[in-house]
Amino acid sequence: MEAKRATIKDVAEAAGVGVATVSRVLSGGSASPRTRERVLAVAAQLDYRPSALGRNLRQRRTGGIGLLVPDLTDTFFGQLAEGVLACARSAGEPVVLGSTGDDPEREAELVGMLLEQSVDRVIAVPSGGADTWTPVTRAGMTVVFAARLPAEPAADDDHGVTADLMLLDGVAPPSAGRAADVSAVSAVPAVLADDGAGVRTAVRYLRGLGHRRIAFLGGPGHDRRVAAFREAVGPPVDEELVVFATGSRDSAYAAASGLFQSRPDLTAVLAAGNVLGEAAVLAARELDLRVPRDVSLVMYDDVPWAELCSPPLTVIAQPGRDIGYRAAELVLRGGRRTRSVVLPTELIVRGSCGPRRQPY
Amino acid sequence: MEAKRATIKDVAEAAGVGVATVSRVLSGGSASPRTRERVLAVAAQLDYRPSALGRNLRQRRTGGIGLLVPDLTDTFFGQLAEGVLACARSAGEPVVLGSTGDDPEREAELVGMLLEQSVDRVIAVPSGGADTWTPVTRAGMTVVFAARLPAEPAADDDHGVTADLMLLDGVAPPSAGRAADVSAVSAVPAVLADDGAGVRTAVRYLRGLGHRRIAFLGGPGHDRRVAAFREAVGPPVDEELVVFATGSRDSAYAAASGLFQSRPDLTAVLAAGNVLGEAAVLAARELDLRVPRDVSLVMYDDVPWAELCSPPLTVIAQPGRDIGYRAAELVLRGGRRTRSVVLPTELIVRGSCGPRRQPY
DNA sequence: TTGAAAGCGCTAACAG
DNA sequence: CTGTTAGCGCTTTCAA
Repeated sequence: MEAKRATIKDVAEAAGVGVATVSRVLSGGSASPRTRERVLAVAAQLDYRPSALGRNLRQRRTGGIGLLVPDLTDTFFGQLAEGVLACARSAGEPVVLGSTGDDPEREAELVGMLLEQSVDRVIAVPSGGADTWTPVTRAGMTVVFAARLPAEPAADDDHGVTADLMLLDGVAPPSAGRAADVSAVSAVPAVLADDGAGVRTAVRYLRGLGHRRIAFLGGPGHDRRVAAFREAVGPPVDEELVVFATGSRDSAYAAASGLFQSRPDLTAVLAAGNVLGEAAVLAARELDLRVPRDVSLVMYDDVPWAELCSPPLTVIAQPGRDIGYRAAELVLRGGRRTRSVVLPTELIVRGSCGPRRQPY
Repeated sequence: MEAKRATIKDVAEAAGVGVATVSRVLSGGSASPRTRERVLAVAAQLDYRPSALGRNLRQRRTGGIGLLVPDLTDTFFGQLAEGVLACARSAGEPVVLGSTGDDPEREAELVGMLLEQSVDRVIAVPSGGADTWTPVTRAGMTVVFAARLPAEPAADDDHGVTADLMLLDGVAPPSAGRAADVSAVSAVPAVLADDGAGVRTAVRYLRGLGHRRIAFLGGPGHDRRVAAFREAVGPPVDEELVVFATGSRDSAYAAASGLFQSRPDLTAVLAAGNVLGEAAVLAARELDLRVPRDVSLVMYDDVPWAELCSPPLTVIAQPGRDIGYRAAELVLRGGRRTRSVVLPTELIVRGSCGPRRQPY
């Protein structure tokens, strides 16, 4: 039964025409009505499907688009992936998926795999920095960053805010006197949420409730968020209140728990991602801290379960699905003329924040 | 800068050897140390990467493995996908992803796309039934089902239980007097959780707490679970207490809400998936039903947020990641000699179930 | 309007 | 041990 798939040659023979004609007919070229009809009939009858392998090889074109995310277990990236998939499907493009685990090395390895597959358009939630991505774009790949930008090498002064403001205009920050490789990466188009505004709004909201000791709980790729946080609360910034986890749930929990224990005087936490928010809720409960009575909590990402918590979590919503969809549009357009896009965030107030109770 | 990638020919020329030699060296064939060294050096220097397109075309082999899931926004499928990805990566195989939205038509379309890409091995959480999948396997694709089996055409009497019991032995049910196409599909290997045992344990647990009016809240692909449920509670089965949603969150919410309203006498609910569990929690809260005081809740899938709810949700845990990983192993082994695998579930008792309070 | 033929990058015979 | 050659399935000149 193992019927091997019909090739264009089979169709040609069965229809009594040349392979070129079949190719033309199937790609909408010119052909006499009679021939066209016959070819179409035979093709359908044989259940013929042109091989993408053959076609791509011949046209030295890519097959499909690559998608690199840190972790599909994180609902936000699931949403993002759904967006990409939706757009790709309507464009008839296959999507090759890779999960980086926020590990730059693994990311690089996956990029290599995509290259090997002749996938030369990729949407990435980047883990690696310029050193990973500059070579990639230089190798001729069309890349679009989603939800994040590659980490910039630490700078002396804080440029984070500047970059953020410029991005608000829908333009990637120019390579203002930076190293060449950094400029190459910042020329890559990206689809981002307006992290700066989101964080600022959240911090302002918390301050409005009287909070002064606000902690930031971040993870990989949250540097734009932490930069905005620093700007919004400081200076001076209480550096002990800014902690980072590595991306795993364990690490997030450890960071949250450590934070609460080392600084019992904090009254509010901004968790920079839903996995971190999860950890914060868990750690708070474990330490018998009541939300929002003892500690107020704002979480980045409006995942479905945010509403299920008690109290329901106040969140900064970012449009994961849209980010993915737009990124796919950009990468499919492909031209150099694509500019970055910044999508709005929204503070959704639910029940996890309250007025400061503790006196300082 | 748009350097096109080096081909095997480039390497051959630069190394002063024939293309065949390069091919051999790179695929570990025999070659003199001197030649091998030079080829390797040149290849590295040119950053040569063999094109999977060329190779696959030549070997009329597949490129990678396909993965079809209903919805990446559902954490369980995210876990499953991570498992597949992990295995595929260690095997060096790319994964082409498709999201079916639990729509058999879309699923069929995606299968067609995979076929076109010459992806002839696929892992699917199936939405369509035998009519979708029989042609696929007959077309020579190696498919492994994950987490679900294709829906069987409704039978007069209830065979669900039988099938389930046989699967417990690690064997797909034989085509005992069924239509030919059904038998073709049941010959396909699958990696499943032991849904029957999971549901039975949960029902037994609820009954032990005194519950008699237990509802089942299901979605697409939960027919094995509902069959086990029917067996565990009945007969007679109160059919009004068995409701199904279509897969969207809205539909799940509507189903849950409708259930609670139409049957205020129910005292416990078994949600057959995490999206349904989410809906049940939401609907209960909306209707001012307290969990577990007014209604006890058991949810299928141990997603991270289950612990965050108040009270934390009692769940039937199934190993999503393992299911994906094992499925990938099976599909990579590929031989006909692969048998189905059933992984254990575990009832994790947390706080969402209590003794029946209401008198009947 | 159509067909023949030349490859795309690669591997597998088959000679040397 | 190594090079030459013949395609894999397809598109695309180039003639007819």
